[in-house]
Amino acid sequence: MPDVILDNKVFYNPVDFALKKIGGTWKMPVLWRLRIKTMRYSEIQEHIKHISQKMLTQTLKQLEADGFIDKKIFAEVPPRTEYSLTEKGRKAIEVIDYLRNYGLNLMLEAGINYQEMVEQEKRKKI
Amino acid sequence: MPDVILDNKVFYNPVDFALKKIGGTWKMPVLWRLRIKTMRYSEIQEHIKHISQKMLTQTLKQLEADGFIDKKIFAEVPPRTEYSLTEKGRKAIEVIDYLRNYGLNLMLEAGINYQEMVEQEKRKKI
DNA sequence: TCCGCTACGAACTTTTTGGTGTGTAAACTG
DNA sequence: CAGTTTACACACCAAAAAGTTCGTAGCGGA
Repeated sequence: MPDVILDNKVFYNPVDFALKKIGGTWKMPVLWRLRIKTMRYSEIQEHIKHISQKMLTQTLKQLEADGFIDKKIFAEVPPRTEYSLTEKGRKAIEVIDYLRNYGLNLMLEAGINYQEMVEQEKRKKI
Repeated sequence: MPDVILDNKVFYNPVDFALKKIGGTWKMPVLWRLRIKTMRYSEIQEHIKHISQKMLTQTLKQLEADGFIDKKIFAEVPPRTEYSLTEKGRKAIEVIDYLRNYGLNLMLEAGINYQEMVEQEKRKKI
């Protein structure tokens, strides 16, 4: 299997390539929120707990550069930007959904009922 | 979305969980070779160029601990061990195959014909 | 006029991941 | 009886990824 070099990065295989694009800790979580609706920066930040500003900014920038999301800047004060999925981004959602289901199965095998945990979180807030 | 802690590790979401199990640079390449047949340590090493002994050993150990592969040790000298997929490992192959196809599509969009490159590599060796 | 608001940028530190280089058991070979 | 072979372990090192802290533009409101 040959190595592929693009943008000064080495890719060992197609999976590696895919995960350099949508992998890492934050890209999928961000894409996943945007699957429902367009969101502004601060809105995404509220939805994804733990994410730091730096990571969110970096993630959004890369996803935009790679064509997964669109960015709309409103020339207002205080500033406002809105992010939405592109067609490419919507395709990525299918992959994330697939991986998510696999992950849920693995978690069940390990005795973790994730979806039940999500339900409990919701009830706490009410 | 709640955090899950297992084996002293924090998982933010199901995808994260799945990729902690079969992600990283080498786990999928190793599983992918084993999809065809049982292989011994040195055989895997020859198939996956670039992989170091440490990484191969570590990868195999984790995959075994997580139940993706079986290890058979032959009490011989020099030592011989054989690795094969478990049922869980075979399920992972489906996921890898899915991700692989997605990666191939992304590469095509980026103007890289990976499969053609693989063909060329083969011809070189003949 | 001073403050707050939003969406960042830059510098720095920590954590995680991967790589290198060396050592070892133990039987067989010449 | 020294050399070879295989599948590792261990100690150390480099690079990549992520996290923390601080700073900033510029308008509207008190």
